[in-house]
Amino acid sequence: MSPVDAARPPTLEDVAQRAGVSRALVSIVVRGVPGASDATRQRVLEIAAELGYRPDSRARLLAGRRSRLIGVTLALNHPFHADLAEGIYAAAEPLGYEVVLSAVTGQRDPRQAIDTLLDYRCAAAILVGKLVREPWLSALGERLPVVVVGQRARSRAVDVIRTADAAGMRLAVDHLAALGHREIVHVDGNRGPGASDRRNGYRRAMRQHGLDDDTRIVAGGQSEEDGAAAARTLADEGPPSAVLTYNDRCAVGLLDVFVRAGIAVPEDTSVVGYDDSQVARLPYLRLTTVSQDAERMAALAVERAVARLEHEAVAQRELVLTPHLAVRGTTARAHASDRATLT
Amino acid sequence: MSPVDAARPPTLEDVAQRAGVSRALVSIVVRGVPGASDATRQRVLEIAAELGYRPDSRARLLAGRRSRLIGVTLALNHPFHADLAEGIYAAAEPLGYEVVLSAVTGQRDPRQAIDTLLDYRCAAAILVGKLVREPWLSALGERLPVVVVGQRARSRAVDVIRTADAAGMRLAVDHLAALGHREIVHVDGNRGPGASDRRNGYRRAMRQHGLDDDTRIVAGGQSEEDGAAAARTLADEGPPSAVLTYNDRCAVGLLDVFVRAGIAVPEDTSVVGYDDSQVARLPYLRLTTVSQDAERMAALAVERAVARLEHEAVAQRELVLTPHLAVRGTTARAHASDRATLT
DNA sequence: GCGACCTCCTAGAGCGCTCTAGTTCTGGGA
DNA sequence: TCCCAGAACTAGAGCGCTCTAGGAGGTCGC
Repeated sequence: MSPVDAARPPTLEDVAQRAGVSRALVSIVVRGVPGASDATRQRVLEIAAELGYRPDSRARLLAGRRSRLIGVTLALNHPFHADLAEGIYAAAEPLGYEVVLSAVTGQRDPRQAIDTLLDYRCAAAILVGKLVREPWLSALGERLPVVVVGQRARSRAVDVIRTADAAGMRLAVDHLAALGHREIVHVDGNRGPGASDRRNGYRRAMRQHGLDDDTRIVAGGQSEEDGAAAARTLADEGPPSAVLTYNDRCAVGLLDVFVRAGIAVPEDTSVVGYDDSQVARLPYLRLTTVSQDAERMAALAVERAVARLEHEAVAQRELVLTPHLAVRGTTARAHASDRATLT
Repeated sequence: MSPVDAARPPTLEDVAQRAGVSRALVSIVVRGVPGASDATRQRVLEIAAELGYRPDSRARLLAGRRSRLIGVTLALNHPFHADLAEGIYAAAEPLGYEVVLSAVTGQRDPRQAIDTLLDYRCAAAILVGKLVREPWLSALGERLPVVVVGQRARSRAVDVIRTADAAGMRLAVDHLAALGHREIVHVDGNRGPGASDRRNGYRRAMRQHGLDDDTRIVAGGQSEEDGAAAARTLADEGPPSAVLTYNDRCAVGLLDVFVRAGIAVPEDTSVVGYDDSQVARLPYLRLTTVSQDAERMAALAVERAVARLEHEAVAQRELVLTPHLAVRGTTARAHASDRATLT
């Protein structure tokens, strides 16, 4: 062994030799599966710790019949995705699954992100955010268990964990209407995940409140700048009584422009976001928002992926959670001029 | 083969059989190394494409003498980290290295993040953001090439790619002083990466401008909320002529509170951030900021890691880049009341 | 006293690749 | 004619693990 090799991390073999047992036994012990006496178990564990043994993921993944690896695609600049990732890590570990992240960025499209996961021979994939297009998504779903989080997916080959977006919008509109707002504008998410559901939910909720004539959708998008752009339009023509945005990032941009334009929130205009991501909870923002409960969605996504892997029966392809409203500081009673007759 | 196994992805063996050549030859072809005729090369490539063959990363990593995997630790809610990650992906691919991300979150400390990378037997690690504590950092550096990005690291066992933070602060102070500002406050980064360098750089720059008496440091931190908290303090006592924050996130929180408090930026107060992350470039913010050039830092980090892996000589352990100032919309001439005699 | 059946443990194949050490097959040069 | 260099290709070991099949040794029932 050259001095370089000397630094080679210890292997099962090393532990086995030192303990005077077979490799297989050590494997049994470190995996924590039955088949070893308590005495041996303890002794092997001690020696492993002493040598600083850590199983080689590559080898483990390669050798195992079923790989215990869950791949996740996500965007890195999206607070809601960060929340989901944290939840996925937390949920996967206790079940004995590893997690590998693959980022979708401006230069790295969803296909590349997924291909990377496939190259690791992930047992299952959880897709957050931007999805791969249709022929591919179904093909992917045929190959391995796929869970799409946070949006609908037409493909019958994949599972979906999402929030009832229409219901979420309804909660928001109910809340605003109860505060006396009539002129409630929706800054939409264009073609973003769930955007059309939210748009439709908004329309329906407005109708149910008899606010058809006040229904108004302004083009938005997924980023702060999209919210800001919409805000400029709205500010120019005199702000509406309330605004409901596609997501929190959008609300942040909108808020900023409003405040600069001298439009006080919530005094002049109420604003409601969507996602309840970390930013919404920032004490200086205190954004009222529709909460998606990222932690729960993450846990369910992992649970579902694992269920598929372990061939458990799965009742329904799609799991739709009920959102709730996190009422914070950006909504207040409407001005008398806009106040509706409360129903 | 059961129907489930039938879906098993094609292996080298499959391609080899179909092409009527040996596994080794296919390996040579797909790796693009010399040792096959052009005719065979093309034929094998065609068959591989036809079968949808993709090399198994696990096996490839396991079998190769040197693993071609670069591990990266980062935070998911940090726009600057997202920029770095994007740059790392972009730089690693052309060099034939794979990248695996490991997130540091509230529940997942840097040690866990690094352990995961180690379990994959990464050939090298690039550490962004929160670092592991000292005995471990050096130990890690002994095991494999480690590049710390964006902050100093005392350990002699690791490489460092960072920006001259003191110089960055100097640029910012120079810029503000040239605009006539005297009362320039620094909202610091507490114990964040590079925070003390920036603090010291600020102090020195102020002194050099003869502004010792105007030197003032307000406790801050790394997040928007930290900036917001500092802003509340400052707003209460009447805002200073200019504020220089630890990073962009901090500036964002500060700006928000300022604007709400009726403090116009840049009319009443100028604000300078640090990092030049995605948020700084948002058209509605147009934050003047010290630019760290994430793309270049990322490229250098990868380059350095690869150099170490390939045993190339490395001139110096630490590579310190010169920052530049991205002047945007949050800085302007000082009010007459604060204006200094221009030097 | 013998098979049945535990529990604890081991041998060895195999996961899909890379890499070293060949072997075979050309085509020149003497 | 023979030899040899170089190009093209192959055999087979080995990376560090998991897992199946099976062995050793003890206990129990009849």
